[in-house]
Amino acid sequence: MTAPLHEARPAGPGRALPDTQQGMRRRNLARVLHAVRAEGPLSRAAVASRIGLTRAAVSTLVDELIRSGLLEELGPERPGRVGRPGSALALSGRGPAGIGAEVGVDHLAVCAVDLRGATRSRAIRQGANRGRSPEPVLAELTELIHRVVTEAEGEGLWPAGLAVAVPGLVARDARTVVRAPNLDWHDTDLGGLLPADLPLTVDNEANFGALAELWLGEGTPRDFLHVSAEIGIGAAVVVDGGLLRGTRGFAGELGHVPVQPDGPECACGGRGCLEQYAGEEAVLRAAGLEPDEDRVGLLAGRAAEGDEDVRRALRDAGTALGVALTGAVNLLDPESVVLGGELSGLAPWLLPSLREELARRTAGPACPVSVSRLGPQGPLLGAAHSVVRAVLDDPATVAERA
Amino acid sequence: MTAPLHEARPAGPGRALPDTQQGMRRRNLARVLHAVRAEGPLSRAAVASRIGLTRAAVSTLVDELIRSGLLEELGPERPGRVGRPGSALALSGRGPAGIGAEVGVDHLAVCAVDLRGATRSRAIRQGANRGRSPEPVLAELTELIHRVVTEAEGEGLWPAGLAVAVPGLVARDARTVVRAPNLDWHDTDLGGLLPADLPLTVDNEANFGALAELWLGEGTPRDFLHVSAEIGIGAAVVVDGGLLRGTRGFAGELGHVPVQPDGPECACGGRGCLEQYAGEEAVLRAAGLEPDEDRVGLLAGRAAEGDEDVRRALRDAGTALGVALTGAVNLLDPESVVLGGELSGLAPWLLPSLREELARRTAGPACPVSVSRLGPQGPLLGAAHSVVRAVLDDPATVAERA
DNA sequence: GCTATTTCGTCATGCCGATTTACAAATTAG
DNA sequence: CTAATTTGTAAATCGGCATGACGAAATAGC
Repeated sequence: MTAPLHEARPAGPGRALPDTQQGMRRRNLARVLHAVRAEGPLSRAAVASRIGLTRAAVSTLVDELIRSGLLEELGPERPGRVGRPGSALALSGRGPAGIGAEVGVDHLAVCAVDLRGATRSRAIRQGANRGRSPEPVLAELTELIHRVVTEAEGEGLWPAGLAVAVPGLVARDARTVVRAPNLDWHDTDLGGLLPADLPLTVDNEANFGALAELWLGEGTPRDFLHVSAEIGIGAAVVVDGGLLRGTRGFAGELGHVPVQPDGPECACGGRGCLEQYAGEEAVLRAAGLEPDEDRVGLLAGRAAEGDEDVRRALRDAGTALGVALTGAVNLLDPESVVLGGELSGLAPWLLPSLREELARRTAGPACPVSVSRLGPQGPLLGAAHSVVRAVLDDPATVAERA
Repeated sequence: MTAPLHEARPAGPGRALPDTQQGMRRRNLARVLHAVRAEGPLSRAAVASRIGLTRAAVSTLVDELIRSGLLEELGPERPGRVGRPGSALALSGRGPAGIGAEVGVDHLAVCAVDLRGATRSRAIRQGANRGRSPEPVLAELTELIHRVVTEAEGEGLWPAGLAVAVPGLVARDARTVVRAPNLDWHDTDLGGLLPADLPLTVDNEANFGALAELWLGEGTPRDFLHVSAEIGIGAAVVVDGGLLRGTRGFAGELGHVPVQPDGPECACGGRGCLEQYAGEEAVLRAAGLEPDEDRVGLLAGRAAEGDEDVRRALRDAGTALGVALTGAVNLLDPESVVLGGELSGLAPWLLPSLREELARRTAGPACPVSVSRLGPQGPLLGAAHSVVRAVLDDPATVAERA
């Protein structure tokens, strides 16, 4: 559980387990849980037919999962058909919980999600974190975590792990923040600064946002591109239901894709990177506004009021995004592109020009672009759910504790 | 075996097998073969320690593989250490063979590769295929295939499958050529036009080239970007040892990544696509040359002679490639970029400006760019080896035949 | 209402595959 | 020449799923 929860190729339940009989057992435990998760309350017989095992085998698997506190027996199903009614099984609402946390530029947030995917407890603290050193910020976060964990425990849950979303690049060890420009953190190992009694995973907030979209979005495909923006512009590439992380964990740096090879210089060393046309600062400047606390809110407000300068700036940003996404779509052939995170609030003014640019540059039908329903909540939910998924993917690891 | 051999997520041996005891057995057979393939002749005990099974279990697996004709017993190892020497096992040189075929713009080629990876037979026919209809071309190809198969059979091999590399987009059914502009083929199902007694897989020659690089290149990582060019410019994205194909199978269209958003119009509908700066036709035009039969040879020849116009054209093409690759590298964070196919012949004149552009636009160390050793042979070898890999990945499917 | 039918969950049994344990064979170390 | 080490195989055991049979709980038909 200390290992990264979702590698580039997680795919099915517990794919990394050894090919031995115990490994098979563990994979089948996971398959039972996933079947119940995906298709609501299910009888043993129904599970058996979905996952291709016999009723007898499923019976023993279910027994073990009930003993571990991961499954619950809801009692006999209401019979509509002929035959003895089955006994409905559901994921437990009193078992392990995933603790998700988010370090935002101007807020901290924590939540607890149970196996069923329901959020059972949450805590938020507003307050600017830009430039503060990691220690006090994470001390505050730890306090919120304790509060949420205590509340969850009051409801019969126990914390199975902690996942933290940060606005920056995270090394593949899933503990070290390589750089988070908005916080001004560099090469910070969060391991020692957070509760040590919980298995910890740290990841980029764009990645967690994409996972939330994958797991919670309606009709989200298994191959898509998730674009989000804070100050930088990040994308997460989801391939066959798993995140593509890249060798160093730096995949998805859409913000530094060149859109005008001889455009203005960028801090990355290049010229004409997307960030200089569609990044928050660039858009504010183009709209003739000063940087402000709640920049996205400001832009959305002005655009809604009909401010032509702001609308033009957002249209131009959408066009630049369209150019960069054309490249990405050509390279990856995703099923769709989803705008998430803070970007989703500005979508009404970005989307038309973005779609137009993408369609213009595509032969045949253009890749559909949609807006995340989750919006700014994505990263926090994705973090909490990643812990839950890890449990569902290998229930054996937590079974002993319960 | 009719299914595509290498899905986006093939990864380890036979990952798609069911989680039942038979599936486990099949996966373990594959693991034995892969261990022997990767580490030369190995004793049963050595295999056991590599793959984490007991000697007894490996013994029964090896027995089965020897009976199937996939493994051979080489006899006792020369003892250097204390203890009874093991009996060396090697992949059979007289078992199944992978038949690879290539439809090029001006040649046809076929080869047979045995389990050990050795090419055991080959046939080539020069001759322009541009504009010829599929039937006569594939009739010729079929004749070459029969010749190669016959020769391979003479050496005790039997054909396990046929993989065909074509210069164009192939649908995910791995049989239909959606469009091959250089041949002027559109929506052609190759299924009926090739020997029906062999399981068939058709794929883009860039994809097969990338797989060849992955399997045969020295020190090739499991995450890289393979760039190749015929008339168009294609890239294959390899993630964790598997090809990323995209939803429709169209991933890797590097040629239509925008590098100058308001550059000249492209046939794809966009403007300033890479193909207009680094495509073969564009480079020839920029160098003031006429299209010719062997275009790459022509360019390489002139550049070697010191023709300044040609060298400048290639330098500029390298720069454009550098811009497009900057975007791709930022998005995917691959471990390296490999120039393959016909491009490798022009590499000496493309690389300097390409590397310079990539480094200039990258903060920190730039992604290393190398040149394929396989060059134009990649696609054919990749095709043949893909059949061999399919056998190694699930030996049970062919065991019955042998 | 009564019986036949259908489906569910479980048990006893059997099979398959890997592990464990034991042992003979083949080599080196002393 | 003996002890130690390693290999390969055979016999017994164990874990895990499949098979087949059975009681339980519902519907369908009379």
